[in-house]
Amino acid sequence: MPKATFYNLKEEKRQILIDAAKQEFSRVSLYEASISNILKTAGIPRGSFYQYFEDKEDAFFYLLNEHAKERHECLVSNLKKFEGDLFKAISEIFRSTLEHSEDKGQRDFIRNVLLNMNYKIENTFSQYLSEDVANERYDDIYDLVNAEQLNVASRKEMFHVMQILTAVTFHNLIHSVSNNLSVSAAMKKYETELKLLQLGLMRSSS
Amino acid sequence: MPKATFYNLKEEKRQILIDAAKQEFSRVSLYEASISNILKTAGIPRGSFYQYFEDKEDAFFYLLNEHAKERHECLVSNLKKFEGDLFKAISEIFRSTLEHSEDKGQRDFIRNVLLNMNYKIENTFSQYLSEDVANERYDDIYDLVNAEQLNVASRKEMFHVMQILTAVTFHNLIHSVSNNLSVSAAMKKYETELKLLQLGLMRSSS
DNA sequence: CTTGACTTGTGACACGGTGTCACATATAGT
DNA sequence: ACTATATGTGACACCGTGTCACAAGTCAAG
Repeated sequence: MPKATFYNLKEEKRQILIDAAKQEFSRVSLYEASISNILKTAGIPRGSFYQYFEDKEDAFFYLLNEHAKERHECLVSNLKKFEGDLFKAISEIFRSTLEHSEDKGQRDFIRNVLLNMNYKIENTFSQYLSEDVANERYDDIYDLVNAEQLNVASRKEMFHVMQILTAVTFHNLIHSVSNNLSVSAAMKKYETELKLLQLGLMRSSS
Repeated sequence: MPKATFYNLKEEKRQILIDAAKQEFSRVSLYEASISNILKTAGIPRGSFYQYFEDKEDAFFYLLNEHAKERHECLVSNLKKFEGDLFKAISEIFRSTLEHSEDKGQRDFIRNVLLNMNYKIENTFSQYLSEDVANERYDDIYDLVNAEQLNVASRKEMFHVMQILTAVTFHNLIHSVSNNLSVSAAMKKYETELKLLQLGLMRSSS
């Protein structure tokens, strides 16, 4: 987490830092990124950076978390919009993430995040879906989902549904970006797989 | 890919290098690993390393690919053993990977690989399952799978089944390792989700 | 206003890792 | 023995990191 000094910064200066960091993390992945470049872009001395952040990761995960919050809001509002239809809501999130990742500016940041996704990064996104934490946002989602629609008997089972959807959704996002699929090609693949998920991978014994 | 000089090396010396590299990549992730440590352990001079490998990544992916080959053989033999039952076969792979990752030596390498899994690493594992490549191994798998069992009409659709299973399996592996689940707890979660996948996430309209 | 306590800014520096290169050494064919 | 080709070697230049001692601000109490 950023240090207190970071939050004490004047709005304007903080934004300059954020922009500089985002620019560097858009250029390359977290591991290739260099603090030196952020300093150069932001025009601040080396020591200052370490007043605000623990290290490179700290800055990166700050940015990522801000992003994840927005995505979470997006999911909540989609669930409302589609009256609890989890599949429609998540499919919209998928599309908007892909489209989002075509905007200049945002684009390369999300690309780099997806291409270097690991469990720590994924957790930053899906932390609001984990069951154990005393997590208000967890309830946000679960209350909104129309559970009637789902093949689950309990709240606990719904957790597994979320896990599966998370896994497949991220997998598709990453696949789309790393193979430069067009938005429509990506959607087609994703929706095919969602359909399979809904109906089941196994042939119903008839 | 390692350079020709690496393959020309005497068996014994090559093994020393491999062991040293594996040791370093077991200590920390690819990005934290240092070539210097490998040199020290293997007792070779700096210049030599660059005779054999392009860089750190090159050595890492060489090791990983060797590992992936073994896993692939394992999947093939499981498919034969279970007479084409994809779910049983993949579930066995899951278990053996987890158990494998309890052995001393292998253990930390696999742990680090899983904890730092990204699309490039995942592709190293699942390259044999991709549909487009002119890939004998692709056929290996697909011919062995009992498609009758599956809710697919074509070979093309089976690709999506594999994609989903890959996504969910890796997701569970990573989750198990990062949360230090016991093998049995991990199996329980994984099999619950496999069951859900088989039957479908959606309640059959009755 | 000034003194002192605390917070924030600064950049030179030591450290450690990387990849290269000129040179040394080995190997094999003639 | 001679030459060509492959391999071994480690000093070196380069770059990024995180720290630290010191400078500069801020602010409240006397």
